[in-house]
Amino acid sequence: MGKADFSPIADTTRRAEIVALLRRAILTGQLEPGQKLNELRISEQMRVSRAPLREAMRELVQEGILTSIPYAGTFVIEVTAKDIDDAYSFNKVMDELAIERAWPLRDQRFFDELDRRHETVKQATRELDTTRQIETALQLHGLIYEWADNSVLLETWQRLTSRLQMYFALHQHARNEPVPAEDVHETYVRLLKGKDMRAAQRHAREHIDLDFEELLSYARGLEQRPSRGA
Amino acid sequence: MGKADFSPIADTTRRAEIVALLRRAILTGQLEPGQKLNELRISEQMRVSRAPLREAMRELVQEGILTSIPYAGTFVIEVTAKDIDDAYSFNKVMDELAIERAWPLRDQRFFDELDRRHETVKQATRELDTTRQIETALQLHGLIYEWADNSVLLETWQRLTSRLQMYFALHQHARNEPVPAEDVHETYVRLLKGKDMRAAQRHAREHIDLDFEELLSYARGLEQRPSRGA
DNA sequence: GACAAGCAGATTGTCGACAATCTAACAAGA
DNA sequence: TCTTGTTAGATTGTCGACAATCTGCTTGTC
Repeated sequence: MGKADFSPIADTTRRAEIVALLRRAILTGQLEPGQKLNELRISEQMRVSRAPLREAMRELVQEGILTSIPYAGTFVIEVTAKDIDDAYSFNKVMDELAIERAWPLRDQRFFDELDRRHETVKQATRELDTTRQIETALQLHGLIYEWADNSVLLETWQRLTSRLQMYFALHQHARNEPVPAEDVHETYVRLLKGKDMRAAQRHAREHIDLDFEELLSYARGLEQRPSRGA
Repeated sequence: MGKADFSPIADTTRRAEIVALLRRAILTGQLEPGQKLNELRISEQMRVSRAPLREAMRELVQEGILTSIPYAGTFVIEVTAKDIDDAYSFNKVMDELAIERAWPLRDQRFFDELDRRHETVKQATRELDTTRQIETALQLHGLIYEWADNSVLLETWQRLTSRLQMYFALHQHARNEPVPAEDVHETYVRLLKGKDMRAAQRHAREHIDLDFEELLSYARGLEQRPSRGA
């Protein structure tokens, strides 16, 4: 028999595409925190009726990047310093767990995929595409979750990822600096290939702390001034 | 000034009520795993149009207790032994984390609330209301998450709770036994009031293991026979 | 001028109908 | 007999219109 190895075909509902569009707009900062999403306006822009748009928005509300108040509207979530703190604090523990679980399951395919994703990050860095740089960096870190062989852990990570990406994008957007040219993930990848699990866990914790401090201080600055909803 | 302490007004959209109804039906086992949800039939039964019903279903899909295949239908998630294993394995680590974070924040209000919830579980046990017994037991365990002062941790727990409740309900439903009369949460509550955090963490881990083994072996049995979708 | 009542205007929530897609049964042909 | 093409029915996805609710302004009264 033939050995064709097909992957599932793409979702072809408007809803799915709307979800992707909205998510992208939020995670890249096109839609700012606190901003209201006007259903009529968006549906006209997308040339879609409100039904699939509203269903898409419901999904993103559950995903945690939108919030909805009945008869008032649906808004991009606000970002407080505490939210960021909570997310990172939680992420640290999860990272340790994921590394622990994935560690004995590492194989050649793992190392290959690790290199591949690392390369993708470097590519995005060279191209100065900050949005994509954030996205690919998170995908690189996501590998240990995919390898940890625990569906709940993976799912939790994926939920968290949305928000982390939003936080980072917000940060990048604000400081508007050129992207760091050096390769900050070099050590991380090397340790994941090595033999010392504790060291890898320690680094994951500290490595994350690095950008975190900066991001957090930025967020604390935001707390002072009022948010501007459109 | 007055000290009135109002709680938020209830959501008054059909959508919210439908979500509650469907969630309840799933978590109590009225809707079985794998079963398909026919939109037209349900909307007629609830005397509601399909629009709010579909929005409600989208929410539950994101909540992780329904799964949707475009143009095919929306189904109650299947429950595999691995799912249960993953959920518990994850839950164990989270419990330790939650206890660690909540520990220094315990105060009189915490202890009072702990007793109150414990009492509620015992009440449900006396009344032989198995569904409510599961629900209240999970609420008892949820207190440490509410006290841990980390929104992401709490949110993750709440998501997980839905599935845990479903798993337990499935189990109870299947063995159809009278509920255990003894108070299995006695030690848990006592340790949370004590001074030895490690002991509390250890117990949480082992205590959960108890029912878990039984649940898991039941689920393994399910794997053999095909699931019946309606 | 301060304040409450009431009236547009805009926006969200819900409905019923139509379009797109899937499923299963049946017929035709190799 | 097995495979393939067709078709009818059921179900999901999408649309445009109506109802319910909120917001801000205006108006009238003190």
